Amino acid sequence: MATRTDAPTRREQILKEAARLFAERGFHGVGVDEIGAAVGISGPGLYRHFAGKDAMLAELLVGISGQLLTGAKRRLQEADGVPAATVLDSLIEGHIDFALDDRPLITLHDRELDRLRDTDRKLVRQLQRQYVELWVEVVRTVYPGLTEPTARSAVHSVFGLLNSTPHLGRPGSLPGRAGTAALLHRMARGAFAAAGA
Amino acid sequence: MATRTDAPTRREQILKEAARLFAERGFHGVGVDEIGAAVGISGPGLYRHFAGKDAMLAELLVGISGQLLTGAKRRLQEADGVPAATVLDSLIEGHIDFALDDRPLITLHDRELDRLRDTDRKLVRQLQRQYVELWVEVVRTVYPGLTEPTARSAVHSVFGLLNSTPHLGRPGSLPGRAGTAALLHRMARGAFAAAGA
DNA sequence: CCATCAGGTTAACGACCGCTAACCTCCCTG
DNA sequence: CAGGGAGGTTAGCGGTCGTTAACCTGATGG
Repeated sequence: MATRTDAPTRREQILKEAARLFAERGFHGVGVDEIGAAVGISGPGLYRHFAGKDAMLAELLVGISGQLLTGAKRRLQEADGVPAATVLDSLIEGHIDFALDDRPLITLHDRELDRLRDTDRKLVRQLQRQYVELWVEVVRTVYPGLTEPTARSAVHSVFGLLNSTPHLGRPGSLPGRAGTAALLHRMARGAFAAAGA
Repeated sequence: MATRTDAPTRREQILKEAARLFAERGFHGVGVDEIGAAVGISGPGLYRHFAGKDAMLAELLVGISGQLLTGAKRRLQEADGVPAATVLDSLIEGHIDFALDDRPLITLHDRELDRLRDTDRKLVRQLQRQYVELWVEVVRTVYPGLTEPTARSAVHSVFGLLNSTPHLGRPGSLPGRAGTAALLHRMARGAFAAAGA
């Protein structure tokens, strides 16, 4: 967990604000002038940092998918010899952290994929598919009774459960971050267990 | 279950195609010409049936929320004296039926709410809130250990799980409709049980 | 000390989009 | 057999949006 201490670059500011706005009002519902205004510059100034509005969305979505996949691979690698159920817990924990800390990105991730150019969309889909398959393998190790299509459906459903964080009331709702994370974790485990029965 | 046998009206055709297109490409990503073309008329002909593009979305979202709430109320009413766990099963079953049979509507339901005019949005939110509160009451009866905020979070999360149907591969993926419904039902029950522990 | 360049600015263009206007054509009914 | 309304059509207006062009400015390094 190499925490950043230096100030965010302008590019990063733009991406962050664009993610928030895209998540709030949809890709087509946000104008470049608004994105510019959100970082204190106005409209066409953005073109000094990005080739266009599409490029911002592409960078966001590729970044998310890559980050999720990289984190999951790292977790699998670190867990060598530990029980598969523990590995699954680690995957769940990682996904929850992401869903709680980057809600706009989680929202974009499954909502604006179709606004991408063909080449970018294929890349994102490939990263997403790898991420899913990695989960499916672990789940099937823990619950050998599951067929592969059933396991895949179960994984997608649990993603739906974990990605519900944007609907869970604004941060500072009652259970607090730790409580929410624990609740989601329990429910995900319970859902998988029920699927495997 | 009063099954319709008569042909759909033009209004209904338009709503159905609009729902599909909105779900696929987002409200702002679809033009009125496309919606018209999808039902064989072109562009401004739609204005013989709807006041505008906004009105189509409003009617769709109000219809969805109302239908979900009405169905849930009916299920609660029919179940008098039966155990709360059975009532919860009935709610889950109803939601799954809707999620499996009207995927585009489920997608719209939590995605395009913010594109509505203030008055319509408030109405839809009120219907949604009633629906959630109804679930929360039943869930807390089955699992009395849950605080109200925790139960509400659990309900939202299970909605996320059930509403994942659009990601579950196109209809005709392997487990078939009945198998998918059964899987989702088991997982929802397992998730609630884990939340209540 | 001047050249360069990163990073802004405003003006404006072209495309698109929602919607209205004006008109046409059946079909039904008195 | 008028005639009127339901349900289409095409043309076009007004506004918005993404993008480009042209220009400006302050820091930086040889």
